[in-house]
Amino acid sequence: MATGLTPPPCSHAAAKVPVGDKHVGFLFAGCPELIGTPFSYTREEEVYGEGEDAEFVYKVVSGAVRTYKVLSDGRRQITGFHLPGDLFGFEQGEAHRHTAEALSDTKVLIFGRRQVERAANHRAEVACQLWGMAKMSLRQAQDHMLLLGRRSATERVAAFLMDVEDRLGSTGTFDLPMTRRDIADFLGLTIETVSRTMTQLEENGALLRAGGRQVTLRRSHLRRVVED
Amino acid sequence: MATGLTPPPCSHAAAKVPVGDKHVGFLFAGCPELIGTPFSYTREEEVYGEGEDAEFVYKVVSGAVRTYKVLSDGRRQITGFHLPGDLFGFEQGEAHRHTAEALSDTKVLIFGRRQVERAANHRAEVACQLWGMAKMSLRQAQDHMLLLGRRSATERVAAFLMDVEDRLGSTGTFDLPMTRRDIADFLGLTIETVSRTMTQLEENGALLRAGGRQVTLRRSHLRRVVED
DNA sequence: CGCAGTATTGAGCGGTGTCAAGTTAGGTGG
DNA sequence: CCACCTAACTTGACACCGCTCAATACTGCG
Repeated sequence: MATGLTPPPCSHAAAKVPVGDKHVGFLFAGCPELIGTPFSYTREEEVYGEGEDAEFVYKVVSGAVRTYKVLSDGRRQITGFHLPGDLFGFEQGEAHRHTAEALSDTKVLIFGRRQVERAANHRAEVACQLWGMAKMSLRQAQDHMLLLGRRSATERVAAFLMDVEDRLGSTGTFDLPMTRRDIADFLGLTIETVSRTMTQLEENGALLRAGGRQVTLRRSHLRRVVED
Repeated sequence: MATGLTPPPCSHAAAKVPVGDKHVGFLFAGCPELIGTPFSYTREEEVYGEGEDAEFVYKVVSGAVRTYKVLSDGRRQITGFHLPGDLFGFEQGEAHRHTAEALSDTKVLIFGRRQVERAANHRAEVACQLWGMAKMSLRQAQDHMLLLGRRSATERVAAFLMDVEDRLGSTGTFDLPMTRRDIADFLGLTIETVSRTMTQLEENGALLRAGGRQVTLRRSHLRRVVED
């Protein structure tokens, strides 16, 4: 399928990459020339820092990673959480424009950026896959802009919880892989507001909590909160 | 340069597309098989709507376009303004996930999405250019997330004004191509806050205004406002 | 000159942020 | 296994930034 003469349109090819599929060491399916090197990070360890040369790109195998930007006075915006199956570390340009850190002990596959670019230059199909992934990330970013610009704290938290559950593939009860601070810095809120909002959602019967991180979502209630 | 056997890495190729260059009808430099059809829209005219089949992609020749998302209750988030030289209309998937409208009378070049995708499938270089453009858009989106999530109204407006001036290639005095409502919906504010903030910036000597849309920026002052 | 759309200004309110205690959870050593 | 300790989380009181509602002024165009 990978080397067919008439591959499907780029967007289709990218859409077919199954979420969570590990591709046993490959960057994506049907690309055996791009084999990643396994690597591990411990909790809170930096994967790369803003301004560093973008030498590698990464695929999460287990654990979770946050990428963020900071202002000089410490205000932080997390632009994405990267869960198993996700790729991160692609940049427009030579240098990383984010910092990336492991949320918990995390295993990744590392791919040389140069190698990936070389493969993209030689094989249109690879470039199309990468294009599709970038468009996917862009779509997520645009959805998040709507959330940051126009949604209330309650809507943000509710949408976030449903999104994380979806991406973890969880059904029912699960543990949030990030702290309140991380959630707050992703949603453009403070930890206090996140905490209060979750309490309020629990009071409204939209979720159950146990032990800080563990939550059980009542999707029907939460969907009503988010509306649209 | 375009068809060399050892093209530069994708990111380089994309970075070399000069901002504002019209490429005389081409989607981008060195891609003569993708010739756009000129088309015009009048002020406030819809280019495409959310949910519509994504049949074309667009390159702005003159004028300006906004792309946005709306919630069911009317809250709107503009995710981007597209000025001469900019491309828009690429989607991850078959359907548009935004609405696009002309801010003023606008000329564009239209390219068939299928054709573009076919070209990308056949020529790695084309796909790399498209990948690079998507990464560029993603970078802008991520910067905007930081603005929406973590910056004050004053910082947002100041950063916005400098950005528009940069992109218009203006030096000194220029006319904002969009209304206060558009600015507000881009910055995640209300029109009143945008208006008040601009008044305040003028009082602080960070800019001069004339006739509603016309502004003259004092970049040194504005940079101090944004800080980082 | 008049009209309609656009922008500004003002007063008051409310949702989030800030600051400050408490409380809980989870890990470590006795 | 428990006591302790620290980090994470929750809760409360209050302040403030930006929103809402309302009135006024401007601008561009017929």
